[in-house]
Amino acid sequence: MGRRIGIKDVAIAAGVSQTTVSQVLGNGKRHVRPETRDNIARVAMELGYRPNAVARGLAKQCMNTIGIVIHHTTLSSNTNPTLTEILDGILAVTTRRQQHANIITFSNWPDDDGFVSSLTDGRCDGILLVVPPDNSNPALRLRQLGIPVVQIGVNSMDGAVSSVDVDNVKASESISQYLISQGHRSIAFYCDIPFTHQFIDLRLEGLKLAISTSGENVALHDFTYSTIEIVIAGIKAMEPTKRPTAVLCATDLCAFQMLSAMELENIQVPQDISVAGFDDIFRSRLTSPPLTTVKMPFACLGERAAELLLDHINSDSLQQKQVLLQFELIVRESVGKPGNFQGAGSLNTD
Amino acid sequence: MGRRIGIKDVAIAAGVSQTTVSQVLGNGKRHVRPETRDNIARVAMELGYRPNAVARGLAKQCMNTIGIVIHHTTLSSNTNPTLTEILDGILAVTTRRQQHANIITFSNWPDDDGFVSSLTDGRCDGILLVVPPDNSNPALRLRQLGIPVVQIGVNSMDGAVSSVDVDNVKASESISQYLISQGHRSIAFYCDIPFTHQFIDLRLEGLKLAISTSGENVALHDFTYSTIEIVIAGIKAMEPTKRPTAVLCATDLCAFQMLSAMELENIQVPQDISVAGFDDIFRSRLTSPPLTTVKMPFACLGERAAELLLDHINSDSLQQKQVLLQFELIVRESVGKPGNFQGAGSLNTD
DNA sequence: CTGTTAGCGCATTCAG
DNA sequence: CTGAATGCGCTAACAG
Repeated sequence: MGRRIGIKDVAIAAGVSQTTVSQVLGNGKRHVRPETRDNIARVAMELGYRPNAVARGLAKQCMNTIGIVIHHTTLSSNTNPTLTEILDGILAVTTRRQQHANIITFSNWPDDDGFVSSLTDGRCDGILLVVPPDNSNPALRLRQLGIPVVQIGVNSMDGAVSSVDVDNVKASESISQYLISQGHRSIAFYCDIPFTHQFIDLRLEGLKLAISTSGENVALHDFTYSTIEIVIAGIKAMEPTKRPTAVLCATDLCAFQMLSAMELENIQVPQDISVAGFDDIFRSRLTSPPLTTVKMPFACLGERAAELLLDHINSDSLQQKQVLLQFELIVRESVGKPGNFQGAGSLNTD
Repeated sequence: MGRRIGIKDVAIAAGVSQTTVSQVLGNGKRHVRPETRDNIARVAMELGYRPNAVARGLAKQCMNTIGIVIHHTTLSSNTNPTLTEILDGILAVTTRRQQHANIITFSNWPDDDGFVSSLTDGRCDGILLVVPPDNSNPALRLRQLGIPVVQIGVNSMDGAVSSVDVDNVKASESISQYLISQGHRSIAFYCDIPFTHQFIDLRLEGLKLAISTSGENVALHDFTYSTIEIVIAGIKAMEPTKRPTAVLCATDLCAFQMLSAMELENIQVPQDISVAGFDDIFRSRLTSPPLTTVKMPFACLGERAAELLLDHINSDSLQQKQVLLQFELIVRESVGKPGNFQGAGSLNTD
């Protein structure tokens, strides 16, 4: 088969110049006589002309594409449905606004120049960073190179790079206050995520804040970046009267780990110990008992971020924005009032 | 800030020609003196040169990108985790083979030329069709235009377009035989998916095949493309002794619908009626009772399809391939032996 | 209203 | 081992 039909072929066949064809087929703003216009459209159709987006992109310096950077190992739906929901929100917007979405995954977030280069190689007009970890966030470097960037799930404190997030401190304060209001005076914070993420620190901070402003004497046991085994062992090692009566978990997935461990240890939730999480992923209403948690608007995060990014791309204003979306406390059965577990629980039996 | 640094700037600064720079920086196969090479690399680094993938793509007619076409409304993890798993498999491969992934979503699968054009506009070197519906599958048209295509979740009977799938007839035959072996002699097939998908037909076909080869007298009640209400009403309307003792659902998600309906109707599963599904998504082991189903290797489907597509892109051979992957019967508690539900069940009480 | 000319940034013939 | 010239397919500034 011959060469692919280009704008030039159409121009020759229609007896006009390339420019005219370009203007007609590429919704240019030039005034073209209706009959010429129709003729070109007809000829293009007959010849089976299909425009080349790469050539157009090179000429216009714009590909109508955004890049979505996601940590690959956390995409898997079983592992982490939150990212899928965010992705869903993003895609809803790109689909609606006729933009293409380039998914860029990495096993680890490389902080090197090769990574940054690949994000600024012209394919993408802007970059969406989905829950980037603290320690290797290319956001700032990308901004310095002049490419529009929006972070999702990160609260850009210094305001240097646009971000869309939930106020994790407030969210954590909210559920922590609920725990305290239920009578808990010894609370553990648990997190088994091996990466350093801002939201983990913020959620711990919210718990601390709730404690300090409660006026009550509440003990806090910090098990951040621990394995479930360490937490169990740690609790067992405590003096029974000092053991936590509630565990606030950094995410629902962590909470599931905790619920499973409790079941293995024959500890009743919430009679013996209360468990709470963050995110309100679908599974959280299916656990037994159903999980008390904070609902995060993941799809909205994705949508707002995508909208914001497209605005940045179109306006090219350097004004960065920090967007905070609403969370919602979801009260279910995994949190109760502290029972008489302390000092009598099955933790002593082995 | 000035113009973006190009290969030309590097060439001038290094005192060599553009060609040489192109060869050095674009891993060309030309022999270049090591010192020249080093010098160019150093200068490029100093100038902060970042290659332009679009320009390269235009020149090489290859973007190192594959397009992934997915029905958007079915991507959502809660709605349908299967697609996420497939996507996961695809991304594992693209990441490993240094390819970019362009997600192309549509609210509906448009069958028009605009859609096909957008898939062949040069951005993507090949297209992956993720579970395309029967009635508007652009696969053939894309092949005719000469672009590499692989379908996932479709068994390309005529062999015109490469595909990766599970043998749905065999899979269905397998679980159907299990149902029959448990003693079921009246089986319903249920499906609430509003789209016409090949796998639905094939799964129904597998059930029919299992029945006809069983040598037993098994009644089949077909509720394809029905709502759950219609099914329940339909069963209620049957003569009690003829009611199905087992329902084979087209997907696990359909099975969940069925389980919920059964619960509402106070029908015990599996004592009164057995329920089985297809897919073995994560939630299937969490239902009560846990669901008997057929495990589909979604991630593998994605991986194999991506590998196959990349092979097609690289070899450019026109030889299309049909790949079938292994399924696995997963026996859990939602299927039992037929009880004495017929004629005495709570269906009669209202 | 339309055509001519000159790039967009890089890869690849050909010559040396 | 290296350079000059041409083109990928399309858009845009400049002339009519």
